[in-house]
Amino acid sequence: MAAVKSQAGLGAMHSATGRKKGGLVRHCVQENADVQTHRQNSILQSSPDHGEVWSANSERSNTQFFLHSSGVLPYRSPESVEMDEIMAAMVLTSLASRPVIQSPKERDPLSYGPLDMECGGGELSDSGSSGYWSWEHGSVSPAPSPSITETDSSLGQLADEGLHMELELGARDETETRRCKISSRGAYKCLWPGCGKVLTSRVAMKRHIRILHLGGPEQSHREEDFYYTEVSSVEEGPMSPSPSLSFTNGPWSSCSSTPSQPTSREAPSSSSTLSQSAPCSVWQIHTEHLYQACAPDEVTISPDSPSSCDWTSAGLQLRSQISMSRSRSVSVGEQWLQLNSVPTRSHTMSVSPSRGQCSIRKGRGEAKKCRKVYGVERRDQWCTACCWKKACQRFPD
DNA sequence: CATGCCGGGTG
DNA sequence: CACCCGGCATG
Repeated sequence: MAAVKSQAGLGAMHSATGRKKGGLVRHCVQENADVQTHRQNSILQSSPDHGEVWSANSERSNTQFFLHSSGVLPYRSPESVEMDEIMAAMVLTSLASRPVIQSPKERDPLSYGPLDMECGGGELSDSGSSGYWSWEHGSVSPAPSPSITETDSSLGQLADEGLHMELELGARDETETRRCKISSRGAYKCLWPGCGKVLTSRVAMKRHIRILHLGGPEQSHREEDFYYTEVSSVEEGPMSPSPSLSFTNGPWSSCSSTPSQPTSREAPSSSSTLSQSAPCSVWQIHTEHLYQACAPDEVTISPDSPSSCDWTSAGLQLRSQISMSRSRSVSVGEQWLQLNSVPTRSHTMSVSPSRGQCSIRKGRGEAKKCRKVYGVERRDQWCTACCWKKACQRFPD
């Protein structure tokens, strides 16, 4: 792998030697110089007098560091390279990451910020101890395209990107792909009351909830799904709500405080009613836990518990506001939602658009129907649904 | 028992 | 689709 990298680096260097002052070319040169000095380093270590060279270079390593980062000096001392490796190794070990193939010498010390974010997105949060990185951090580069954000981040990262574009390393691609996936998929936010922790790994979030909130790893491995939600990468932190930035909303409190905030994902036909009655996070929770809403062990429907049926129907109503036969359900559901604007167990929000498991009849509504209003003798004045023994359309619950 | 309406049948 | 009705659940 190192040989491939060196070859590619030298090839890129050849193509860039004629124009050292350019913007992107400069970074290529810089990175190639990095590779070159690495080769020098390996050569020097095999030579008997490498100690003198190191001592001679050591006192100006700081200056070289600065010059190198500004792209002026086209080579680095072996010690700085070693420092890179040490620091990268420290970061990697501290992150306790899974064995991601990633050469530390590709990294410049200036790019540790993005490195932190990347690894935190992957596995740092897995430790559960220091996995929190707020969206203030994420808002620096929340875009799915890493090249754009890294352009803004640092020169070193840019060099990294340039190298990546030139080398097409397999492992590097894997890392980049993972980063893209992470940054595009967003993070996972703990919905436990008063927690609001944002982690970037589903496994980490489950572990966090299981250990910190559910009382130990021996707890159910399914229950923690209810206590977190996937949030979009454009979401802001819990401390700085700015609803205009995101359509997947932040904490429940901010949602309930601005209930009629227009969002771009609401169904156009029913947005007014929905946005005023339902907590906004229903949307993201729905998208997160939709897969388990119909699971037989998650939503247990017994024939004598119409409330569970109301729940699933309420979710359906929140999405499409079918105002005919299910409107009774939506009223119940909305009442519950309003009473539980600060949820303690968000799994009650797990909804299913499917009616397959929800064929149990609801309780009789309070509203008088056509039969009661007009009587059987004036059946011709009933609504057609009542005439057909269907759910009344004229007096829906 | 009255009522509401689901599910299914028919044209 | 519209229309109708058996049958069930509920109060």
